[in-house]
Amino acid sequence: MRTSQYLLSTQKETPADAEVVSHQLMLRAGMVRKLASGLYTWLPSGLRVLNKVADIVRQEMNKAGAIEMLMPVVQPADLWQESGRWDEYGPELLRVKDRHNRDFVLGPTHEEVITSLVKNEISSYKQLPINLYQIQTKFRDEVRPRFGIMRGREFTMKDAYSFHTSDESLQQTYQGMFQAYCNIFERLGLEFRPVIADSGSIGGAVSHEFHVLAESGEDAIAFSDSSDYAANVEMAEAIAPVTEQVPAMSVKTQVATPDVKTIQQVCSHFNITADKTVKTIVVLGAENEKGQQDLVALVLRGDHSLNNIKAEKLAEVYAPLTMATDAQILEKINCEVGSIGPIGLPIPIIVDRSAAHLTDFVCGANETGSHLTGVNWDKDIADYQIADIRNIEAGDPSPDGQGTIEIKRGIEVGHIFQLGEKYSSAMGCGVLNEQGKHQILTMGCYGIGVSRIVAAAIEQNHDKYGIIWPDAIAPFKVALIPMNMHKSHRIQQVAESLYEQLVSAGIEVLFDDRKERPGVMFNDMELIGIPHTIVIGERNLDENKVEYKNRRSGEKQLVEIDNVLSLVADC
RNA sequence: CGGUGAGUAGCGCAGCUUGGUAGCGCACUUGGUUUGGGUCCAAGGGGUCGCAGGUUCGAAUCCUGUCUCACCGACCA
Repeated sequence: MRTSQYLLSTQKETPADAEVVSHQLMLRAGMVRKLASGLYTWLPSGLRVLNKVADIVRQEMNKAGAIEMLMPVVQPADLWQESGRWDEYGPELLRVKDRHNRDFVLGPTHEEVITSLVKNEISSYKQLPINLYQIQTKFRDEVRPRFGIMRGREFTMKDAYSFHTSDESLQQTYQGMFQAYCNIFERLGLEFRPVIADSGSIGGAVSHEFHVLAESGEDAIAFSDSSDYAANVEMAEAIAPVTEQVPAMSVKTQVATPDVKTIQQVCSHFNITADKTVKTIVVLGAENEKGQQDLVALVLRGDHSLNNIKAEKLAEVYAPLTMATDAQILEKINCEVGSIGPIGLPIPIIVDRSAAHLTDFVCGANETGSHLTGVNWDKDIADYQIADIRNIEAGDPSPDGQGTIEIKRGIEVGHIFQLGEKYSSAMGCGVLNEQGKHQILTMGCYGIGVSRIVAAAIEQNHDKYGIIWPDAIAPFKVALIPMNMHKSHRIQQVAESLYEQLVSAGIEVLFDDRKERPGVMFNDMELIGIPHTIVIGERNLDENKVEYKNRRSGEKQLVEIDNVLSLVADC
């Protein structure tokens, strides 16, 4: 490809609304342009990268025995009503009507369509297991699209769905996908980690996320420093402290604490650290048979934070997690927020494992402007239960018993689930089994954010000059930069000849044949992130040499013209 | 959904307080100059100042409404 005949669209200045590096560089390098919030046009060089990522995904999926197909973006509402997600899915599901006033949705995912297809097409256990996938545009009307391609509303996703007559078969395919995902991210040249995840609203039991590690990641991941353990902090189990419980020494004492409301204030008032205090959070309880809601108290150590997802899963707690209002608290407990504590509460009390490990701690007295010191479980509070309701933190013991937890940030680029029968039973998707009986199928589902991978790769691979593509997904492998070609026939000849050689060797080369100054060309090629550069200049031509430069290492070397092709081909 | 801020040329911005019909840098066009890391000089083209309404002799500027976009928040006892 010649730059003079290409749409480079590079820019010097960063558009003001680009926040993260990948977004800035994708705009500057001319990969994408924004059309509206969360909607982007892929320009030629961006599309090249996107297609490369998709190709690698496709190859590895095929290798793992999955079969490619393609489903519509627009889906009829009745499928979604059948699965129940028409009501479950919130405003993130974009609903549209056609000219006959029939309801449709823009597919944020394709469980309904595939399940309905398999229900009709597959009728015998002999046809199973089967794993079908597509690489398709998805639409999710995100609350807050941001970070450019990273969290757009329209995006490219690879989604695969497997169908089985037994859990063993599902396990097997799930393992196969787990391995295929590792292969994919390996080939893409990204630093990644599979982590244990929450299965979220899609449902199902077992689930892993694949994260590309990057500072700007939206998810926090808990790692063990001495084992393979890795889990999303949403999920990571916070185990009870492994240290011996300190024997209780004190007797509870009520202390007047006007204007002491936060844990910070409690600490400075009593001159203690937050891990000697307890905070009591009041949330709405689950509805009883009559549909009435009581309140529930969640007790955490002062320095810990509540994990909403864990709390929501408790039978006693209303989901989604909802904080009680000040008025509700005043009515039920007769005390202001800021002085609540577990002693004498008229509502169920759930205590985090770490908080339950404390002795002689400080907490609110359930009397406005008053706290208690020297409080101890069992002695002072009889009726409570213990659960894991906090976020794991750096320095905590790893839940697998090996090592200590470290927290890093990651970008979720893949997610695999064992779905079970959620969709197949709702939609009656089954086959006749060996006994000739109708059997509902069990499902797995496996997603990869193809477009997000492009952004994630940049987050992980860039410097102050621009993008540094891993070879596997670079838009071009080689940049050919002639110096002042318009003034030198010799340079033009060598450049044209090298270009031709590279092209016929099947190497993707971007030949910068613009009448530009060298600095402009260098800067553009570095911004775009082409891994290998060949510079042709008068100086070196006298010795029949050209310069090779590696984008990542910055290493330069002079190479005989005749050796350039093999050097680049071997990279 | 809540909070904050912003919409002026393709991009980055000034002008608005104190109303008088729009400017700078980059990019673009032409000519010259320069040529191993974003040359320099000159001459050009390009904007219904987000949209609608109002005040006024006169509105980018003041008022009202509306749309769009961005950032922050949705962890607090």
